[in-house]
Amino acid sequence: MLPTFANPLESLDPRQAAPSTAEGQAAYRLAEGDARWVEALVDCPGAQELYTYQLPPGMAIVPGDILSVPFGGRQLGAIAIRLVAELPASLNTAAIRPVEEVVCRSFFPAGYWDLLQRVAQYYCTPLMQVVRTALPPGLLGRSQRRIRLNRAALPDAPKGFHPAAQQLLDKLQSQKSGDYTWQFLQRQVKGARAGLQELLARGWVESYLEPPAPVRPKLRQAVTLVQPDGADLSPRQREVVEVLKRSGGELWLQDLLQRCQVSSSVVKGLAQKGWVEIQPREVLRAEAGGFGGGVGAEVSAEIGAGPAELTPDQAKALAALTTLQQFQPVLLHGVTGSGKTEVYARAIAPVLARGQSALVLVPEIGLTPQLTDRFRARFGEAVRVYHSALSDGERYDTWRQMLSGDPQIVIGTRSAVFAPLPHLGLIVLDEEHDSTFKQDQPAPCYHARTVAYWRAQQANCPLILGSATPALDTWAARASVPSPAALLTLSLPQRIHARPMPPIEVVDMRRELQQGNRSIFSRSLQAALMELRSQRRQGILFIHRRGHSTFVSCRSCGHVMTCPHCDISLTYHQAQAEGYESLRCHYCGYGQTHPNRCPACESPYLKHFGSGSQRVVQELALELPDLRCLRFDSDTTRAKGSHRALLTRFAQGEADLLVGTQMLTKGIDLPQVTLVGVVAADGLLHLADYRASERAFQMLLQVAGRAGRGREPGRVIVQTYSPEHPVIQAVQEQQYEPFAEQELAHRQSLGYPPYRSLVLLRLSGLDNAAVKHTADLLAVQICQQLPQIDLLGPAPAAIARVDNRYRWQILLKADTFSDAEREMFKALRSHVPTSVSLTIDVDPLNLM
DNA sequence: AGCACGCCGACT
DNA sequence: GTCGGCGTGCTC
Repeated sequence: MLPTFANPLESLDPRQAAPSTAEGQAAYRLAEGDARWVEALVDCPGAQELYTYQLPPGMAIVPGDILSVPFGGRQLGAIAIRLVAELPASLNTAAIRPVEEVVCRSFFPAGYWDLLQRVAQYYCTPLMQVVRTALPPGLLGRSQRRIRLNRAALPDAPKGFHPAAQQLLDKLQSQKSGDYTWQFLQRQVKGARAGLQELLARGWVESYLEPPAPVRPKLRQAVTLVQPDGADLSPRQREVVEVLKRSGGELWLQDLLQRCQVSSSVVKGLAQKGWVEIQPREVLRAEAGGFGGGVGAEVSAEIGAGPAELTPDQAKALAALTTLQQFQPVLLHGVTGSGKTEVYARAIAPVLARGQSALVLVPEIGLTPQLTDRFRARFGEAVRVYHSALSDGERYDTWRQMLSGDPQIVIGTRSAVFAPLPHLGLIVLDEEHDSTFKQDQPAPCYHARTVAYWRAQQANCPLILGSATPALDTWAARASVPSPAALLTLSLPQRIHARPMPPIEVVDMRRELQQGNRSIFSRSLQAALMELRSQRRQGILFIHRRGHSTFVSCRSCGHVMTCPHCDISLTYHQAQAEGYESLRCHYCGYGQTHPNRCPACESPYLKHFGSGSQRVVQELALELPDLRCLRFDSDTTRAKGSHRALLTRFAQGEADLLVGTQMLTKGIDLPQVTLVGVVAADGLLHLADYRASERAFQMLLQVAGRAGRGREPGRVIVQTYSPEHPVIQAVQEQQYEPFAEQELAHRQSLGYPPYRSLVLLRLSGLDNAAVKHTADLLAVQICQQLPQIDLLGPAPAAIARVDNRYRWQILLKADTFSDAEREMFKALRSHVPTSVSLTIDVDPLNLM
């Protein structure tokens, strides 16, 4: 079943969509003169097809405009898709309601819809869902029903007959404005509907619709000089004209008045005589602070050093990159510390000079302040940051700014791949192996790397994928023979300043135990940690888990403390100050106090196992009391900006050791770090996932890469109970290629990506039987309709219950999935009852 | 998503 | 008998 529209916005061109002159408007009206209706995509789940609305006389609408339309009892955001002169026979004119208003015009660059369409198609998602992830939030506003007290009609001591009516009254009266959203009241009061009916009947309250308040441009009066000089001007007027001329012929009215110390009547007079024009113009709100603190310079001493001389490898890579003017995917495979960022920056400079823009995608903005700082220092105002932490208004403005077409660099996370840059000259995906580029929570489950590939193709520009440890999918796509669209590989095998890679020492922890060392730190690591202090150097300690220990179990009966809402063991935490012990679920956030006795057998011997970051810090305090530690994990960096604060404190020498989890692997450049320790590599190695080896290898090599980036050489100590594991061997040798080849061969033999494709159907719901039943039903449907697809399952998910929702999944495997097959997956939704939710994850990375 | 209509169990 | 529970369906 194909969508009802083949290519909704073929003609979407901002120049056409935004006729700025009267002639443009006229030409447009002429072309679309017969259109009396507009078909729109309405922002409402369950209503994915197009809806037809009446075009009110005098309202000019162009495909791509954002509209506000009546839908049922409310007003919703919608996107104009096409104008029609004829009404489909199935609709009668009387039933058609008019468009409420045009909220926003020309919001998309040319070709943008093809991209969204492609994403929707490939990821089996309704187009509207993709639009929602791409657009700045709040733009597709919806009206809200609100209830307000009618104080004038209210008796002195109002008594409702209905208990719910009474409760509603109490709620409303408790607030000064006596006004709540209906949604809120419904959640607060049970039987709210009946209660409301009574109150409405008595006239004590009224129900009203608050129209959607979309983010709108901020307008200011701008004054433009039309005629630069002339006679018959008053002295004041002449002064104003002079100031304008000196400022390039344009100023904000407010600024102009202040500079000339005149009243607006002077400028108005000039406008009347036709010397200047006063027009309302959009002013783009400046991005909120937080990046201008200059902290980065402290974090990395090398930023301030100015454009460094390129290494021969960097120069070679750059030379290759600058010759590319067309679509070309490139893998920049550079070891940690080889200066990939410098190559990006130099590749971007000519793009800007040509008047084009560049898009730089990073895994997490908060974790890469250094890249942002560096680009800011180099390119100044042309750098724009686009990510989810911006306020709606800022996102809207940044969006507008991008549409302006001015050459700029947009640095952003996953969703910035949808940044509407009209003249894209280059896309960079830094740390391309990072799995945060894949969205797996709400649909569309897109991978920014895949979408970036399409965008680059469409913009006919190069795409640079940078990594020290490329994703195996990327590695497998390398071209043995160069061809226009095949992946070109450029490598940086050396660190900058010819700094050596740190040697990696693997410590067999079984041996340590045999030799009587029962500490979680090997003697080698202990010695290295002790040296840090005496040699005034810094180290990083990597732990796989946050919290204190991985799980708590009873020594007497073996009972394991588990989350009551999820099938997962609870993690032990200890609040440092009070020594308050708690157990927390890392999936749903559930927390409880640590029981004194085993809930199963009453034994007092409840013990925690494994070592989380919290426990490691405690152990360190016991064993090496002189060492100053900072904990860096999602427990300690939850607050906004605390990543940066912690890193700054560390960089300023407040601590000798940074103890942390995954976050430490992501592009932190701390030149003074000489030692990297991995407490237990084993937690990474034994995950039940076809990508476990790849992930473990990448993570270990990335942390190892944090050592020895400065003048002092580094060293890495990896502790493990399975030193013979192939991943550990490969990490020790620090050779990406042999590992990749071996792992790819393995994948090929098992029929896993990138050799075959996967689609994961994730089902969940409160009623286990209903979820399982639905899963079985879908499996049967697929087997019957698409027998050529390999189907695994249905099976309970690795964690069968999260937040009280039971989870089942079906894994589909095929060489490739056709468009027809994808449509069929989409259609499966009709077999899913409302009590069960289905997520279609195309190319899943997380099979848990 | 809301807000309809429409069908079954505990009250006057 | 009715009120009020919430399960299914539609919104141009």
